[in-house]
Amino acid sequence: MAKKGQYIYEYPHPAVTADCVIFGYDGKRLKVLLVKRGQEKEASKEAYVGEWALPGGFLDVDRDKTIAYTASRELKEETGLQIKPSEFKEAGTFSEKKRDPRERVITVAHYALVKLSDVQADTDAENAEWFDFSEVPSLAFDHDKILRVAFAHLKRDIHFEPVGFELMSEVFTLPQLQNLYESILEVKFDRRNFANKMKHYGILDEVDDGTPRNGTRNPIKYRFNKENYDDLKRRGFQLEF
Amino acid sequence: MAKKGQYIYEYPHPAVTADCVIFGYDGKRLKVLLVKRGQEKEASKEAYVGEWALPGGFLDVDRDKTIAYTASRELKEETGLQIKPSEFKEAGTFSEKKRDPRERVITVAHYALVKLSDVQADTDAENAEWFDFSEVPSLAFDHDKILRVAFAHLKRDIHFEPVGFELMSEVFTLPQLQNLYESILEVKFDRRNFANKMKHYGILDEVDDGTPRNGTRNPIKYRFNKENYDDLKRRGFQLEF
DNA sequence: ACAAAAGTGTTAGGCCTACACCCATGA
DNA sequence: TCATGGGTGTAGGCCTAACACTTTTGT
Repeated sequence: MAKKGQYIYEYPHPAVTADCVIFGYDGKRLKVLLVKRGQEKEASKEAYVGEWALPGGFLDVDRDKTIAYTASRELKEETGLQIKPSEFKEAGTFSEKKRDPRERVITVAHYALVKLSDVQADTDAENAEWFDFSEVPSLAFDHDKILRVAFAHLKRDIHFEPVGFELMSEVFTLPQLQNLYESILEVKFDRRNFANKMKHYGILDEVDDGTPRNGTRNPIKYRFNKENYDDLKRRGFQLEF
Repeated sequence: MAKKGQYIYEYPHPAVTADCVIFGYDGKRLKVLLVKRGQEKEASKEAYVGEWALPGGFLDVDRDKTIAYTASRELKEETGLQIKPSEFKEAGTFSEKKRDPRERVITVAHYALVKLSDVQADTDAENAEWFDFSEVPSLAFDHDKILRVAFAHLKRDIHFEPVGFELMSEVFTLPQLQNLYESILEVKFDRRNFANKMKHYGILDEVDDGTPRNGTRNPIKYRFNKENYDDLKRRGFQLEF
């Protein structure tokens, strides 16, 4: 963080923050990472103490190359989770005058998708907690709104991008993948049609992990085929659901 | 604009601007509205004098309710064009450290679509000029990049939204509409297929303006049917092209 | 033994694509 | 008269959507 002192401008300037909506998926439910406010040492952050909020914090004007760096840095500081600036997408800017009671603060909402299986251990359980998306409590500031907007972005992205790649664990089952799509799009699909379509795209490789394919109970495991996916994407395609 | 004076903060704050990408369509080509820099009276805006740029300017911390208000206000000031804050969409935040040589300036890129026929008269020709999208000169700051990103958003929006509604003049012909889609999506369509599909959606009403439908030369005129479109949208649909 | 989870294939209908000819106007 | 622009319909193929039964395991 920049040194505390006296910074003087000819015109008023707003403070700028980055907030992070981190989506994960545990094979059953869509999750979001939240932090409890008030644990920070910095005295300037005394608003909404004790409430749940999105991870995030102030742009360091001298050090953060872009606002995405702010998002990355603050996420790491507050939750222990490391996400590269380039892995964030923007969900929009929130700039209502009174959204922060202390001063005019404009926030740039970022979102990212992580494999919960990879990161759960990294997450600093002290301050941070994964919530079911459908059971998120009321949040500090206008973070409820930010969360809704980020989710809407996710819902739109899924038509164009392999959202599964980023959210599913390395190896997964078709029912899990279907459940993820259903969670995000808030609809139900026919099991057979979903399987047909997914297999048709040619982006799933069957994984033989030795567990007996005894009859039909316990699902076949798959892995994404990144090459085929990239191929498809280059030729311009759209996941139809 | 806020009064000039001394504004003191404990930590450095960036300046925040809104920039506007205004798309129009003249029935033949996609257009963008640009301003020539250096005409402003404000001394603080001395960078890139004489170059073309996107309209835009600084957030007025005390008066602008949201950053979209900044976009609306600055657009009006610089080009005479009046667009409501709610009619802007965001294309992203641009925050590279050196994107403005004067100080750290973060800009929120906004874009909007206008009926060129409606607004051409309003546009203040002194400072502002409509350019063919394909012939935009090199722009000040990182505005080239902002323009590309805004266009990419437009290209994506067109799959979900009646971009035509906003860009076409009240009454238009099918070839004009097709040309618009081709300009934005950068592809060519079969004339018959395009017409079939559009008519199928039921969002076009034929307009009988009295000009004789003599044989086939001079095209049939249409108008969008907003009710049918809203209906479709409510039920959730996707324009397939 | 019953409920829950998962695997599998076919058919009908709708949508997309490709394609050719005619007419009128303006040069 | 020739080039240009615009209007129009159909057939084949592909993709989508709808649909039922069997197996296994856990309770």
